[in-house]
Amino acid sequence: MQSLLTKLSALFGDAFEEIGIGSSHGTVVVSARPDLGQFQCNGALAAAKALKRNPREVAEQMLEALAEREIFADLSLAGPGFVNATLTDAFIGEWVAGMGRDERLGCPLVERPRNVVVDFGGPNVAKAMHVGHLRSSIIGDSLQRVFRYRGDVVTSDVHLGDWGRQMGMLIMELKREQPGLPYFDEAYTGPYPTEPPIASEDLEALYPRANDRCKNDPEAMDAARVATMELQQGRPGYRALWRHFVDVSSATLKRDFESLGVQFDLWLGESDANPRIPAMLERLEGNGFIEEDQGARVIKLPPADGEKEIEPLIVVNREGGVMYGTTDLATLEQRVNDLHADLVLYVVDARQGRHFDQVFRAARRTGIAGNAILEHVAFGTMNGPDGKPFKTREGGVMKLGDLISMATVQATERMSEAEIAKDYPGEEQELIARTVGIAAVKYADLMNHRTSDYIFDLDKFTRFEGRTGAYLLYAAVRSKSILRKATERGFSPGEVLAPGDRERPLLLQLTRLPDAVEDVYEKRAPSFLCEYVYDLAQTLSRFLAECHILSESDAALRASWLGLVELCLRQFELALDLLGIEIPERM
RNA sequence: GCGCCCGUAGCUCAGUCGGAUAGAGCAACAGCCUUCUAAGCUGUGGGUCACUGGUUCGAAUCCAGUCGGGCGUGCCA
Repeated sequence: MQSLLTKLSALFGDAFEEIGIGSSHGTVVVSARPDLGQFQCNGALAAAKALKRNPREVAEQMLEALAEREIFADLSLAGPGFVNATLTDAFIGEWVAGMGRDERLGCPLVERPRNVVVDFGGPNVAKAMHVGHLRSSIIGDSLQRVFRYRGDVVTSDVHLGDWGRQMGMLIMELKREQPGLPYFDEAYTGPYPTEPPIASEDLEALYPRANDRCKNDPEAMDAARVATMELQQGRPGYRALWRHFVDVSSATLKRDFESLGVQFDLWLGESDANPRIPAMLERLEGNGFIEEDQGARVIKLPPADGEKEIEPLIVVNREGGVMYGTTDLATLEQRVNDLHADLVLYVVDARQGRHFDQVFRAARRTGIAGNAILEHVAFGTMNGPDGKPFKTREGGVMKLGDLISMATVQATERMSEAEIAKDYPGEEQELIARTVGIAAVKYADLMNHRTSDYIFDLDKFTRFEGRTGAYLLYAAVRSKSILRKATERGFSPGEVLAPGDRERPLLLQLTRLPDAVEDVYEKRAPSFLCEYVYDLAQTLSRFLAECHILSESDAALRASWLGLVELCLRQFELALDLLGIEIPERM
């Protein structure tokens, strides 16, 4: 099944084609002037401009050539050449009923599935996952769900930051604090302990100390750099210690991702590309792509058509260590060769734009990218209520786990104020509060267009009025509740009938889901689905305020209304699932 | 210096490959619970779309410049 707008656009496109004008002018959109029609087509204006003709004449001709006129209750020309269209209620009813019969609710699959890799630019080992990692997790997760739903073959990779200089910094810091450990003894030949020398919380505390020291002490930084290089080249003690760091850290990260409901197909890291690096560098050297520049080995990036000048990508630094760009190239090589990636999405902070520009150009120039399309799915910064990068009241970064607890606490408070769910068992209340809290945080993040910075204001997100996650869950849960009560009374949902004035807005709203999913897919921006699902919730709430379903005596009408509610619920379930948001049974 | 992003209602933001009267949430004000969850619904007020010029039948949207803000700028990731 195709979307209604696609169908209408094709219809108008054919009419333009019929009169010798490109079908692309047939694009139909939801009307900006609902008083004049439900849909509009502005193609005649653009076409007339290109052809230097009178737009009204073009529009008139096009309308004469239009097929399937019987589905329109009104077709009219307005202003300089706008075409306004209103569908018959019979057609709208039949269309929505058709969506209901479709398992996919009218959302088409892609024609040619692609192999898509989603790179989450994962959190760094040894750093607790904090609110700054929310965006890539939440946006990337929604994107992987949407791409999969459209029929692509998706491989998501958390892609841990487990290989950079921070590892060398940690190794040296631990050496300073516990020099007696065997990992630092080059003469040590025995097996290394299986138990990690450091617990997760200690590791998290170690990193800031290491970071501070290296920032203020160039010698410490040099030592870290050397240690990093030695780690990369395989020094056994460092490798063993590094393994502990990764394992200890991963356990915490896995727990955090699980509580967010985010899953990955691959739990790889930068280190996994390491084995491929020597051969890759050798080949690139052999092909003449690598040059010496101020002691480093670099790939120069001469601008192609329309590109700006950009600095070369450093692949080997003057200590002989590899950089994260090198790692990215090797990782990409693996994704292209082994996963046959057609499209690679890097869901990473916008501030790394220049880095990806360099890596992508290097990958294309050297042929590593093959035919794969590389995209930096950039997102903006999350700021605190003061407009500056988000910090806790104490000035530190807030851990993800603490954030979820706070959201849960606020949800609990709000529920008790409103006397919501007060008769439910305590356990269920807790579960609802947690679900609502996480939904509040996720929706607040996803509803902003990904490229814009946004202000993280937990009080606002958990206020639960207006455009919030809780409002959506509330609407979804209400529809569940109505359907449940209907069943108790022996009523069941029936075929959706042609709408009257009360139902029409809801039916028209329901037709738009496939376009919202398509927008998310094409623009890699979940905010379009957020907007859709909010509009649906609001339209449904209005409908429910006007039409009292269970007290309706006309059985056919009641069944149709229940059919509508059921379809709304299925749309909520699909849309919220694609956003990674869970719906409670009741609340 | 150079590069990227941004400036829309009191606040937070949509809308930007040109289209009709610039939208939403919050906040403010006025209504609606003996009926399926009032975390809801209805209504009112609120705008030099940073500024200046240009292209166009038509500009928040495109182009040039100005002002203001954020971010990034070779050996971290």
